[in-house]
Amino acid sequence: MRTTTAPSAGFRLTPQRAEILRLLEGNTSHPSAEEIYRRVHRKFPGMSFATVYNTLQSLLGRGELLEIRIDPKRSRFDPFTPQHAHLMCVKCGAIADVRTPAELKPLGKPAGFKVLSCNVEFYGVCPACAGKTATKEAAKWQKRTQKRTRK
Amino acid sequence: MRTTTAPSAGFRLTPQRAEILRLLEGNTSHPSAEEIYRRVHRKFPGMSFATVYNTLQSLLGRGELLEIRIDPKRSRFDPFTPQHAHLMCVKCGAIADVRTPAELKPLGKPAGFKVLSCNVEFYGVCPACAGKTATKEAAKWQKRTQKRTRK
DNA sequence: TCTCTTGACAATAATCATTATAAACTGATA
DNA sequence: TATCAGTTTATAATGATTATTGTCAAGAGA
Repeated sequence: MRTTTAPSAGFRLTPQRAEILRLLEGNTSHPSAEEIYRRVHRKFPGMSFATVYNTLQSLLGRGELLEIRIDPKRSRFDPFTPQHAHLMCVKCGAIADVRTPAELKPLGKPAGFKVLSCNVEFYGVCPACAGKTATKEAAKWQKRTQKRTRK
Repeated sequence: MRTTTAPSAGFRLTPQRAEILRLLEGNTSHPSAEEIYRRVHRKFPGMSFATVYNTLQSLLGRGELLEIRIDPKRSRFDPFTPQHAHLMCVKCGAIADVRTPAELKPLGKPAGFKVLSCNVEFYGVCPACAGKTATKEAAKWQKRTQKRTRK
């Protein structure tokens, strides 16, 4: 996910897809398929769920999108594709991007097992959900998480 | 999961449950609910799927079992409860226990976000699935993974 | 232009893991 | 014996995702 201009080559940029791409562009809220559907559906009321899943599949296949499964309930999607970890609030489901100290290697790995990739997921409670106290941090966090742009 | 003798206190050790516990005891294969059902069902043909899920829920609630979601298709269960990471073969679905160098802390975490837990998952290809070459390691790995006991 | 091919679309239907519901059962205890 | 919590089976429901089908539009040749 870097561009809204046609990726071409077997990928036809239809109006529906353009809208999905626009929604995803720089989006840090890690939306689920359902959230994407809801938002795009407002502009294209005729659009079906299948179109969302198809488009997401296309993007995943082209490496322009990450599917993250930190949320036990459903897949969430992240247009920010460089390797990074995630942190999810177990109360409201908000997900933030985080990093890990260094590249991880498994210890005690069986000989001959070739490691291809690694997922790191943190769970916790975001400021907004930690009682009604930390109101200032909470607001900042919510804005950063529930909203769109990542510069 | 440390014992087959009654955990008591709101946990009734019925024959079905005893059988599930016996199957889980020291099991390193990280079985899914369906696998547990299949195996236990051989001994108790009348047993329903709900009983498996109920029992697993009980054990999870008592902290005697871990639910791991490294497998995108279904939950897998691990009676080895101390903190550790997992490594899954993307081809055959086998899962091994591994460790990570040190305790992880997220970098770039939003202020005020309290971290509660962490999951680390590795994906790769096990020796048995990496071509038909590494036969010796493969056999060892398969025995270690597909079979039961952890001493 | 005409036709062919290739995605894409909407509309369903199908799958599949998991959860929920309801009713019957069991054993311990009052 | 009556009660009661916890368990069980049977069954239905949920909910995310995938598959299927028929239609359509755009570009590539002929």
